[in-house]
Amino acid sequence: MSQPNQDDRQPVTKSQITHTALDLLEEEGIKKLSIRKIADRLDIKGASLYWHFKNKRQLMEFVSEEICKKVALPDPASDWEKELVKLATNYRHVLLHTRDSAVVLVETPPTTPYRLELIEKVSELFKQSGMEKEDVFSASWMLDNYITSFVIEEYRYAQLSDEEVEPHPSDEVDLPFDFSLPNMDNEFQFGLEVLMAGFKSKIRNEN
Amino acid sequence: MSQPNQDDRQPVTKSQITHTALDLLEEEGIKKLSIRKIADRLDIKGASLYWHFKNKRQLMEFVSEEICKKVALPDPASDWEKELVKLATNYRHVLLHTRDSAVVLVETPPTTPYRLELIEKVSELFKQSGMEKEDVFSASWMLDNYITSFVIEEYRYAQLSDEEVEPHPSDEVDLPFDFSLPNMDNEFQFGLEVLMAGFKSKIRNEN
DNA sequence: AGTTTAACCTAACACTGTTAGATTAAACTA
DNA sequence: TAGTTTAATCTAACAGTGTTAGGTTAAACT
Repeated sequence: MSQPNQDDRQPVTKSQITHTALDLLEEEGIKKLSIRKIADRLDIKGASLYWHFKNKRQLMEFVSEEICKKVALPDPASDWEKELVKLATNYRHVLLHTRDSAVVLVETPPTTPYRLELIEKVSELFKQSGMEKEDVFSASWMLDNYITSFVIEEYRYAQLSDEEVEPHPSDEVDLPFDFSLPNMDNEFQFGLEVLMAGFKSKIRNEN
Repeated sequence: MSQPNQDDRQPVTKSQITHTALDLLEEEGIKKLSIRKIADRLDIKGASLYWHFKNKRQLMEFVSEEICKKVALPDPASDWEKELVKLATNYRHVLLHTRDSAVVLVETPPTTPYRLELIEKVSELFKQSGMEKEDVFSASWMLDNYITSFVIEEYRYAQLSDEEVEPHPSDEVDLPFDFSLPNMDNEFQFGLEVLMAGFKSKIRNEN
């Protein structure tokens, strides 16, 4: 009714497309996020998006960048351990807030500026800890990996409660612990503590 | 030429379909693994697979089981730490051997018997370590998560060397370390050591 | 006034997972 | 042996998917 009539509208921007994709991701999840649906919401046709992005993957790289921008950069002057724990917690909350964002991040290589800056800042914290130079990359990578893969599993767990999961028909194995939903905050905390303790052991031991 | 003629052939089995899917996965990767291609190789039509499996996801659960069967069960009588390290190393090699198998595992919930047994055996090792009962699940989950997500990233790294990865056009960030291919064996070893050190710290501290 | 180019369009290609309903042949049952 | 059931496959179609080629429009530049 009160939308812009027919042909008097502005051309869409990369940024608009990216944010529309992000909205749609939030609303319907990654499996239902298609080029045509993104275009629909922008009142253009799917093929037109290929003028702005060379393919869907590239669009998703921009979406990843937008997700990462919500993660606050750590303070390199503050205590490295506290700062890493704070960052990890914040990172997880950001990923939890936008549906399937962790999957998007994993499927997309870190090539965009803010995302790279985040990596840089994390590794600076590790440097500050006195860790061996060649271990800094490994540790940064490992921490990033822990967070994203944790949140992906966290989402999967939430979905498992919805769908009924029928156990395998043939020989049953009784589970070594109850599979009823664990407290994810505690799980994350446990893993984080394990990692930090492990990192600290690396600082002392080598050399 | 010497294939069975027209209609004198045996009905296919779940196991045949599963192994065909596994072969195809190995040859072309997960993105090109489609119901129709699996059926093609079995000389039947795609729709027929839906008599054997209720959907693709269920078929992939069987494929996951087959992959996991290649991982040797640990010896619960042996030293828990050595046994966990051995299992992790073996696990990784199995995942590396079959293309994209780590992705299949992550996309598929552990419902099949051997896979569950593997989880059980791992958590028995953690129990043997003297770890708190409620941490055994967390630790087992974390270790499994580390291995699969590591191999997924390992594959991505390998692919990045093939495709040329153009850096983002706008403001460049100079990388905090050289992005040239790290030695993945070393990376994995580093992470494993961090994890084991972290786990051991959990045993002492929480008493 | 003529040309270029940014930004869209339509139409199509070659796929995808999945379902409904028909068909064949072998196995049971009367 | 005749009739029925059921396992295993088929064809045809639906409703999507990412992507490309090539045409159109309107604004900007020469």
